[in-house]
Amino acid sequence: MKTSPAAVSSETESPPATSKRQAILDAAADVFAEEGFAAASIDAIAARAGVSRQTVYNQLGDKDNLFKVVVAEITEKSSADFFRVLDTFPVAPIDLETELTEFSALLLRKAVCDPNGRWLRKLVETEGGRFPELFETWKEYGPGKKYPAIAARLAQLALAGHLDIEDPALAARQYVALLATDLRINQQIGRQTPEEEVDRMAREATKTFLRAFAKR
Amino acid sequence: MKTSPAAVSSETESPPATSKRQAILDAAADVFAEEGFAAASIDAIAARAGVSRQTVYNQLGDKDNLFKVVVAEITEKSSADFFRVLDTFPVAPIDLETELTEFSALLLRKAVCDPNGRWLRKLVETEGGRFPELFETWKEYGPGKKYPAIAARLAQLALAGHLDIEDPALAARQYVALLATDLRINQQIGRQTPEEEVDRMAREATKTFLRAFAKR
Amino acid sequence: MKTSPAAVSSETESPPATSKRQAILDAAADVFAEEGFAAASIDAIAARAGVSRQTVYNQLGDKDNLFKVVVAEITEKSSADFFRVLDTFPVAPIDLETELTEFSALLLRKAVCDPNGRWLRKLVETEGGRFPELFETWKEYGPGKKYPAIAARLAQLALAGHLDIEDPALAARQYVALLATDLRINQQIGRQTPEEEVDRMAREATKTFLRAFAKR
Amino acid sequence: MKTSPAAVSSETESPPATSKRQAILDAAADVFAEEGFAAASIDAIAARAGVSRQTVYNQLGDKDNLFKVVVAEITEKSSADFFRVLDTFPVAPIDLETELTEFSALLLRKAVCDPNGRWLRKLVETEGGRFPELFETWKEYGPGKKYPAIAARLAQLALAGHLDIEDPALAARQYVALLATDLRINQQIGRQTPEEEVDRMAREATKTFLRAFAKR
DNA sequence: TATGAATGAGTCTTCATTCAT
DNA sequence: TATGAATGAAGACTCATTCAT
Repeated sequence: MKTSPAAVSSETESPPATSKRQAILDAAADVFAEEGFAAASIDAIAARAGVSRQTVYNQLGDKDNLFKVVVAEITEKSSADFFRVLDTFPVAPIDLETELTEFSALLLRKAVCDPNGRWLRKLVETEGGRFPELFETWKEYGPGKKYPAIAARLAQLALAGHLDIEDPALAARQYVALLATDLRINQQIGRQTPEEEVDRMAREATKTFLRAFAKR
Repeated sequence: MKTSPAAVSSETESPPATSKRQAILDAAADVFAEEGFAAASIDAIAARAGVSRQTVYNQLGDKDNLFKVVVAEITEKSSADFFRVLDTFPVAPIDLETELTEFSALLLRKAVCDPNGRWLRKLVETEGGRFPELFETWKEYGPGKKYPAIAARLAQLALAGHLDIEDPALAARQYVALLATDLRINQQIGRQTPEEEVDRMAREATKTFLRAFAKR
Repeated sequence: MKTSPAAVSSETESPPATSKRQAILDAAADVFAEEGFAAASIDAIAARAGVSRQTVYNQLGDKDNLFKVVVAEITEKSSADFFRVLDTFPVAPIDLETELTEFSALLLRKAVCDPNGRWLRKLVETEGGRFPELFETWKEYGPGKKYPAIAARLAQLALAGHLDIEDPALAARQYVALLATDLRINQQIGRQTPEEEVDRMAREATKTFLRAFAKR
Repeated sequence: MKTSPAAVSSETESPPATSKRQAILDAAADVFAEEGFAAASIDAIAARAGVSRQTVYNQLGDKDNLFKVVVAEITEKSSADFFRVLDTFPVAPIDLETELTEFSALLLRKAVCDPNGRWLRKLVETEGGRFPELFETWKEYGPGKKYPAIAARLAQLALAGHLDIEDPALAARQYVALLATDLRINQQIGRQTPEEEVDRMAREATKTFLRAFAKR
């Protein structure tokens, strides 16, 4: 019933095995996100994946392990997305505000808005206590790598004379905070963020950030 | 630290009734916060409150209702805390940066750090789907009242010539975002925020905010 | 809220004790009738009686005993009602059909329609297995005494030449069956029997009975 | 005695599925009949059916639904039984009393004595309040169809000059009442009706009925 | 591999009953 | 005597997990 990504790319070799596994992971990500770990039932996941309960066990073991694999997968995907976006950071800008705004919008769209990433954060917060190792992986791949990477880019801009920054790490954290401001509020009040607002958010955040840190 | 209503009014009459109910609510708040709604067991709540399971049911009905009452109570308390702090906002500052930093620290401590408020936010996010009415109450009393209230104070400062703000509502959102920056990151990586860091956070957030919005 | 029979007769001496006990019994009769034994809760009975749960236990012991007392009381009352009506049986009738119809109507009204008696029958049927002794009492005071009593009256009428009956016991059973016909059907389809229909039922039953057994 | 649908169609394929469901329904009918709705436990039903509790839930959902299905099934079966017997009604009798007695005995045996039907009536009475829709179905298929059907047969006999009946509907009700007389009394006093007595009951009821309604 | 069934544990909820006040 | 609380035992229902087919 579902458009399996595996079915598109490959032809005959082990499509069932792979695609089933992926279907389960996708379904599990959804259900965990919607229900939380405790309230998510294996049956619901199996049903949404269109496979039998037993297949879930065969492919991914018990609930704890399934959860771990799901989180690991999303962590990885989310991290890859982030670094792909980061490559577009305007290290040598002509028009800093315009270019940084564009980058910000891309970052918001691909790395912050991303449902996967959002649910991941929530899940890790909620279930962090139950899965400490997971927590560690996530911390390492999430905040542990992303903030320093941004800080490095900002430092580069400062060195190049575009910004006036004393503490790049702090500036990076504040930059992200400003970016995510309205996204977070929307999430808190249960409101979907419409695609069109993302550009405004990027513009406003960048503007304020540059008012604070642009070299005058 | 807790203002017990019974302690105010009398000595001997009916302290158990009231205090039991309150003990249950406190215990429930803790357990819900730690475990989430689905994983929180009534038995655990009763045990932590030092009462019998039956007393929980007698006093507060079923799990759904218990949850609603807990959230309503925390919402109220948290809102009251916020507005008490808001009264100390430096509307006519002599030294804006110092006074706003002080206010920021107080706000962080009483209204943002506040465990009650934090868990409340998380719970409402996680269980919002299951309790839509709750969601509404929270939105109304939470973001719906707090951001406008801060925006109004910032607008006052702008009018008085201290700030250069075009959109007070946006500024308010960004101010809070900057304030909560490190708090949120700490929460995400499961790190307790030590008391001593709060002042630094307030200072850094205020500094950046003023770099962006102070009248030059 | 309820018109307590005890309150009518006496003034001050031990009205609480007696009336409370009676209130409990009345309430219990209602609740048992409506809910059945298993589904009837002591709390519901106590609440309906307007007394505390403990008082129920003090006055009437545990649930089993309460049930027994209720049934015994209704058995007795119902039996008394029946025999009071039986005294009006037309042993020496002038116009047999008219007089027997009148008696039948009275019997229907006082002894068959009587809610107490009806619920009693149902309860005894339903819970008979759980309370064999009760069953015995009821059998003895109910069918065990009533049918023979009616049979005796019918035999008297036969002896006096009004009826042509070979087996008075059988005739008694059939007489009651004919009387209760529509009442039972109404009960089965959950329809209240309106007061006005009772006379028609008595007339029809008596007519058929006499068509079968009247001396020609 | 039980017509198992599986037994008709095949030998090996999928007998478990169907037979398990049926086993549960049979067991549930028994337990509900013996204990009433409230006191019947799912575990008891599962145990008597020789299946696990979970299988009960898988096959038939919760207790309410299980009850509804059981009642619906018995209603249907009981109705079918009745109309099968009704086909043997002596519409053109040579010896009316003999033939009607035979029919009466058959009706008693198959349709009135039938444990299924009896328990059904009791259950519907007792739990009618909790399941109003059930009540309606039962009324429609039970009294709503059976009495008219009998009335029609009696009217036919009257037309053919065998009976002297003014109100066939009333006569039908009285006929059934006479038939069930002793059965009901036995049930009330908790006495099993021995097979041998059924003929006597049929004979006595028919005799009285004909004494009242036979054309002289 | 998929399916139905089984198992055993666990949670929510209600109840009867008893104690202390 | 009445009240609130406590206890212990069900019982409904769900779930994770495993077996057999």
